[in-house]
Amino acid sequence: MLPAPFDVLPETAYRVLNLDAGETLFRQGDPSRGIFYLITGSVRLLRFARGGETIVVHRAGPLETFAEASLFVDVYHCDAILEQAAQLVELRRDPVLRQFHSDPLFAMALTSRFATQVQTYRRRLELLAVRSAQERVFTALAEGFLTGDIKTFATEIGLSHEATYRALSHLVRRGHLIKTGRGKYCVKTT
Amino acid sequence: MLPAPFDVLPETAYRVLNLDAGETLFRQGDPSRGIFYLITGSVRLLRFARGGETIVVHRAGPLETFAEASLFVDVYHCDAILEQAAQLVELRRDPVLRQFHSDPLFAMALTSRFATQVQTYRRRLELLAVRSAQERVFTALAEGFLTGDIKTFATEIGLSHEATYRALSHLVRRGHLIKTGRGKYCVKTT
DNA sequence: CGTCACATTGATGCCTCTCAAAGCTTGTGG
DNA sequence: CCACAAGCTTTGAGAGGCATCAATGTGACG
Repeated sequence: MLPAPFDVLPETAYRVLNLDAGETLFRQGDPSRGIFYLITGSVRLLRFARGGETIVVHRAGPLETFAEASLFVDVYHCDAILEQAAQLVELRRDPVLRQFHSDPLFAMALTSRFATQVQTYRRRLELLAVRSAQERVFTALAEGFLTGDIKTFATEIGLSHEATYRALSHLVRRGHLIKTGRGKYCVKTT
Repeated sequence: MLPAPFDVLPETAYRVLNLDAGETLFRQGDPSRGIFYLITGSVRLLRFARGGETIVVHRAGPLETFAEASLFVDVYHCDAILEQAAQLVELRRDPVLRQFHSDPLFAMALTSRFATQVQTYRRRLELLAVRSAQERVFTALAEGFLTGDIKTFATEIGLSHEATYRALSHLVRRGHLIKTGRGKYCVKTT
């Protein structure tokens, strides 16, 4: 049920929560209880600017963790509001930290997970820096971002799905890509 | 000289390198020697698509670390080429891992650093999802992304510096921002 | 006082978003 | 087995906004 590396945690280290859309998971300034793993649904992490404007810091979706840094700081730095009803796991801070100190393998795995995420996000940021839709789509494809359907893919790379479809067919016409099926493409090997 | 948490490492754990533009730091498939901290200059991390195209995975600048995940995997997964001549620190893998295992505070600090970076990158990704230049600039400002000059700021938030300047003056005119000096702005408190 | 890099504003063109509509697939229920 | 619905795929037309090129202003520093 829990993804690695959290699967080694004892049952007392976490609990499953079922929350409805609109409910508040935590608020900015609350003492941090732990980090969260989302099974289904979605959560928005919000901060508030001094002018009163709401700023979306992050939108967490299924199978993602969030509020990781709360392990190492004492209070949450943003609000977490349920966007859709969700089932999620609260990984309690103290047991996780205890595991971190007593189990070097867990510590390594956790750190490795974060380090890998850092690199993944850097890749996505570099991807979004590519201005041309065609080039961006090609790069994203070559980097393996296309896992589900095209619309999801389009959102992930910051393009409208129409622009993505057009870029895809251009790339096929130009011979850079091969269409292998409905919504399936692969990079042409020279 | 080294930033936290690396400042606790013994002198034998790292060495300083001076490299010229165009030199190769490591190649994809090379056994991983460690992670790097860039003092000055810049490094491009590259992967190669099957069609032979070069893909920029990341561009590291001064005071950044990169190749963090190499601590936990055996080989590098991309090439590192010097974009500009650079002075950098190679943090050797084995001593760092040894410190990680023997020094819980170091382990925590390292993990905390990665977790914080994850959140920073998520914020930037969410920021880049904002289409309107004005809204993006405002959000970025409210989130404290403006630290250095405007051109750097513009690059970080994925806009041309001209568009950024225009958005800034619009926001000032509309009363959302206050110009506090040449290239200095702050969010208006209501 | 001259140079350099940043800051600022103007004009133009292109690219992508947006709205719209029509094929195509798949799944569901009668 | 067929009909229909729903959602993805694909293509079209139009408009707006940002990138780009260009030029000038301005502050810092030697």
